[in-house]
Amino acid sequence: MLVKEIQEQKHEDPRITRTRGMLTAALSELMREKSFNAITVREIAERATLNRVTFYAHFQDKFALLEYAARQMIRQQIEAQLPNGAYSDENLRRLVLLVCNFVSDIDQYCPPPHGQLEPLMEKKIKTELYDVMLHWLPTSKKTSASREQAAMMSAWALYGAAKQWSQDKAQKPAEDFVRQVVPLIKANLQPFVETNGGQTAKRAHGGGSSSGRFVSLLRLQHVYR
Amino acid sequence: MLVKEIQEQKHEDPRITRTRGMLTAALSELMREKSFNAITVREIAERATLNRVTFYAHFQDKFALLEYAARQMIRQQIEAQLPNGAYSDENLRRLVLLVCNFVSDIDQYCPPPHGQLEPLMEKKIKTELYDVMLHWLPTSKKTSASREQAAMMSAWALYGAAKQWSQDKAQKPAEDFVRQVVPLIKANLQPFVETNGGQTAKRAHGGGSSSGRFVSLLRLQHVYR
DNA sequence: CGACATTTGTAGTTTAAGCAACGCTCAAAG
DNA sequence: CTTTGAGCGTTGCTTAAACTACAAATGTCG
Repeated sequence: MLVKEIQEQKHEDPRITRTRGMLTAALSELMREKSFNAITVREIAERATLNRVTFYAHFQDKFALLEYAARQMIRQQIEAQLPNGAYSDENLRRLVLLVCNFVSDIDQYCPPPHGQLEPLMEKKIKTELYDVMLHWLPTSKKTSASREQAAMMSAWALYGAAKQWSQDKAQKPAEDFVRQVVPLIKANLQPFVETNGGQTAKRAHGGGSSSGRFVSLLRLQHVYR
Repeated sequence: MLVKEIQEQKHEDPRITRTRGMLTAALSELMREKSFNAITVREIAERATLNRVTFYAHFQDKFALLEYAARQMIRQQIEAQLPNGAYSDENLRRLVLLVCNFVSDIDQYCPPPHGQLEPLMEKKIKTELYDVMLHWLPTSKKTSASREQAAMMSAWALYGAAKQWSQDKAQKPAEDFVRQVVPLIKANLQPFVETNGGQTAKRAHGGGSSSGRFVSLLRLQHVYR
């Protein structure tokens, strides 16, 4: 039976969580080795030590998995890097850096051709960014109509900037780029958000560059611990 | 039903392989964090994202798991480090080094008290060493009676040496120690084995020290790939 | 000592994952 | 052109793993 449709909300059974985690991990491994187009369902299942049929019990096809995987990866990164959901200058800085690394990793490590890959990833990333930023903006102030718009604009702007930076050959250090972009994004959020100067947070443990991005997903199953 | 007893030989179902792999991985993770005594079955199962009941479907208790895990770890190391099963001076050298690192890791990283841990590990290691060395010795030459004896003596000697080296405070570099021990072991095997001077093998990819020993088990499930 | 919490094993039932096998499409090789 | 093979998507049946729940053992503290 179609497991997915029945539950959809509650991931009750740990087997489901685990299986999806392994599929995501397998896909991200493979995406470093070959073009997404060239990856088959059989390969994914094999790499995940799962039966091919099990794959279809969870996802319609490899694109559905990619969507799911992308969302998980982004969320996992966001959750790991941003100490709390609230806005702070520091969190904005981290978010920009995170997106930069993410986009850059895709460009660097995923062998072309990126047929449907790029637009799909782009959409997912922007969706998540929108979500985060919407949470940053309080409902109370101003006309609540433009709240969504501000979040949307900021999300697109951020992604666009990161994309451009990633493709730029003369890539300046990410840190520099971030310092340059943050104020521009902040301008979009300005009217809504209290400009608390950053809460002198301690270093995020994840640290510098894009280190364990995909690989980190292998541990994703442990969330329910 | 008792899965284990029915199969015992053929690990047909990948779920079995995977589950045991995850349990081993979980145990080796935990053994770095706390004393083996202090580890509970519940913890192991949780860390492995498995139900506690599933644990008991595979192992009687945590000691049974430890035995299984130890064997797997050692075999995995041996298989990874020794290019082929046959004897060569180079393989002997690697085997000694391997045992040194293994024993040393246990002493270093596994928090005491080592109640039943040490003798159990010792037994398992020696058993595997005996197996390897027995394969090295041809059946044909001399009286085949003493073949087993030679293997046994060599295994014990090797383990003893490694253990002593590991506990020695003024630990000399492993490489030096290996060079010192190899001839002594070789003397035991001498009568049986052709002294081929080492086949100028390329570096083992595993490389230097005890790097990914326990952690490497996380990938153990992929064997059947 | 007794009360309380945790761990340990062991049922019975439900559910997800494995497997073999099928028909389908499509593209490369004969 | 036909044949072969690879991948896709689906089906029915089997089996391993999840869940609930319980009884016994083992701590652990006042």
